[in-house]
Amino acid sequence: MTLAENTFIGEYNYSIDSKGRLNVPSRFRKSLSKNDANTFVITKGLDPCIWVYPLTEWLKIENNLRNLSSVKNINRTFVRHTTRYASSSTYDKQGRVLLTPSLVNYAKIKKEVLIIGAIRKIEIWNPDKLQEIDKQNLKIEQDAYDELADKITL
Amino acid sequence: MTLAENTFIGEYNYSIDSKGRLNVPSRFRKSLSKNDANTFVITKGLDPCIWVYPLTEWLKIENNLRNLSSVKNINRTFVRHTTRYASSSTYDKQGRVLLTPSLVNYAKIKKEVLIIGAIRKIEIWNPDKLQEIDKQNLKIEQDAYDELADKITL
DNA sequence: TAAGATTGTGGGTAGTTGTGGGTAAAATAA
DNA sequence: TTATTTTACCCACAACTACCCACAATCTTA
Repeated sequence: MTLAENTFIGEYNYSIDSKGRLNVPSRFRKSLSKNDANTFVITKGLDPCIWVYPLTEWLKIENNLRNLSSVKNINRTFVRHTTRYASSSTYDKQGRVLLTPSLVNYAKIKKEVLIIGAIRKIEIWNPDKLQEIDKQNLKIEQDAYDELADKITL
Repeated sequence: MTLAENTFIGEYNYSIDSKGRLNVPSRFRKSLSKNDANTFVITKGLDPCIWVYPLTEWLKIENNLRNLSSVKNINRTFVRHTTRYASSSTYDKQGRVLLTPSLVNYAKIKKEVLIIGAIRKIEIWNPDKLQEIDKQNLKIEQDAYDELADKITL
């Protein structure tokens, strides 16, 4: 099976070890391009989860940020918010990346995690948290969901 | 490690020692180009924080300033404010730079600092001060923020 | 089916990193 | 010049990180 490069789908139940390391599913690692140099950029998600980008995907974001002039106040705020929680991590010989305690804490992750492929990035969730958030969202945003249906053909 | 040179992301809780020295995170030092010669230019931020540029990035700024005509009043003010607080500092064998008391005072920094990678530069904050400023900014400019977030695909 | 390779998880260890402080060289002031 | 302050280099050490080896469970392949 061959998917496009740096494209992630599927979900995996993995666990974080005592040193804060998380194995990146083998399928995901294989999908990386050569330019990614076995490196991910790990950061805070907009939901209470952790986002993991392949390096080259992150570099696209960096380039957008680089062109925002710091003379504008809102640009400074935006750049700061986007970068401060991010850190790059090359996975070890076993295929694991290191998660920082602050991100683990933000996502309310204990030991068991749900790893989800979200096309351009990977999401790491506390399974219980995701279920909770999912319920809320569908209840609140049914209208917006219907609107999306017009744009995307399933 | 991020592949692009002179690009900074992530945040670090460090402290200033009794001699006014601040360790530059190892990751940031590694990201410097050879031309930077272990040298940073340290100056006042537009927010109440300290900005730290790699030497080569600062030289680009100098070039931009060079092209601002001194006929316009706002240009003179801008150039003056950007340059008067700047000074270069090579880090010592332990990777520390010396912060001047006037800058430390400007940023209301005591001992604990938050070091933030903001792509082209490094920001040094009093953690409490940042939290305060952050709240203000988002309250005032939420719309502008959302607009930016819409343009840059995360 | 059986052998081999791959994968997720655990843990030991050597090297790196952040921080503190002593001391000599350099800069500044008297 | 001499005296005083400032700066940079050196050593030290605890905490952290990256690398290595190990092993059981699963998947692949002949």
